[in-house]
Amino acid sequence: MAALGLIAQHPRSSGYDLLKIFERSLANVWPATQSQLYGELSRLTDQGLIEVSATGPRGRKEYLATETGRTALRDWLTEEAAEPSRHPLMLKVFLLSELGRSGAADYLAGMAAGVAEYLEGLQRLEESLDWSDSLDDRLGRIVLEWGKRTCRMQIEWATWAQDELSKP
Amino acid sequence: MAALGLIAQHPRSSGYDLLKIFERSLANVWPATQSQLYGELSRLTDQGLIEVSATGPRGRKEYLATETGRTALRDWLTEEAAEPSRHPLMLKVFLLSELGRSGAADYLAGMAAGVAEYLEGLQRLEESLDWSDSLDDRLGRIVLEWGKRTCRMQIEWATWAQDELSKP
DNA sequence: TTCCGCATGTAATGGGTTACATGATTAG
DNA sequence: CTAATCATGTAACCCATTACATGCGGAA
Repeated sequence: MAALGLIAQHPRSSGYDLLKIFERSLANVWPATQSQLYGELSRLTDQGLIEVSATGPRGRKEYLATETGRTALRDWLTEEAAEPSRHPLMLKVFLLSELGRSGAADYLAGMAAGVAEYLEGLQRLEESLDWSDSLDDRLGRIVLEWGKRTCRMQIEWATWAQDELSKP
Repeated sequence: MAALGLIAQHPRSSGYDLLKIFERSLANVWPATQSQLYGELSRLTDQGLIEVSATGPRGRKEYLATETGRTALRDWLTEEAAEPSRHPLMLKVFLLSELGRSGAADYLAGMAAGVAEYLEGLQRLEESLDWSDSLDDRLGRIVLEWGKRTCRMQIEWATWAQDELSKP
């Protein structure tokens, strides 16, 4: 669905193009590998959700979403509920007792530092991109803002958590 | 590692016991299925990270973490960086342009409502549990607090995002 | 004695990553 | 001519879910 959605947003992209979009825009939200992507493109084509609209040099294939594909995309967006996702970081926090009180606190401090660094990366990314006010770009900015808010929330929370741990 | 960590926290648990811990305490953070868990327990045993400490009625097997296992757990907690996780919800938001401006705004509104409901569930969960001030329980509360803060952040963000969409 | 909960496992299938493998264009 | 980039694909392996399959023990 991620691939289908990107093709709908960026018609006439090749697998290679899509891969770069994944890396640039979706790396923090939905990482995907080259191998997987090419496999998905074949499958989507077989299912009639996308089609090869043109071929270029070096075996390049450009894709378009079919009407069936767009319908499937809209259905997925509206009908299917988002599955619960896993949170590797919180799993670790949950299991920190093995490190003892001070070890757990250290971990949280390190985490806050890591998140702060990550946040800086997001801010740099935001500045480096120049956004239009197309719907696509607005949504991109909206997702990026979610990332920034998540980071800030996490930093505050980690501070609070260290405090909780140091109590009585 | 989740299974190993839980065994370290709750010695002498069976697969069945662990499964209930996954459902009660980790459902929102690290969902796991019965099939997977039993497989992992065999594998962890083979690797010498856990061991069967006793057997009970109905083929019940109780597990303990070995010293090797605890070391592996501590190493994982401290050394390995947390992998980037996927965010199915944000993927959808990123691809909402297929639904048009109003459709996207509707989606965000629905999402905020869904998250609010989820938050209520967390709050009920928090009240229903009675916490000790052991390190384990503290960490549990800390993770739950993270869940609540995440929900609140997301609700505010969704409101802000709808505003962004309705602009010029 | 019957039902519910405890308790464990396997098989089929699909999703995902890593590594391997290959080759065409183009810019310098 | 040579290196970087464009461009696609396959194979092996692991992780995960769904569904299937089985049976004991205790309480009413």
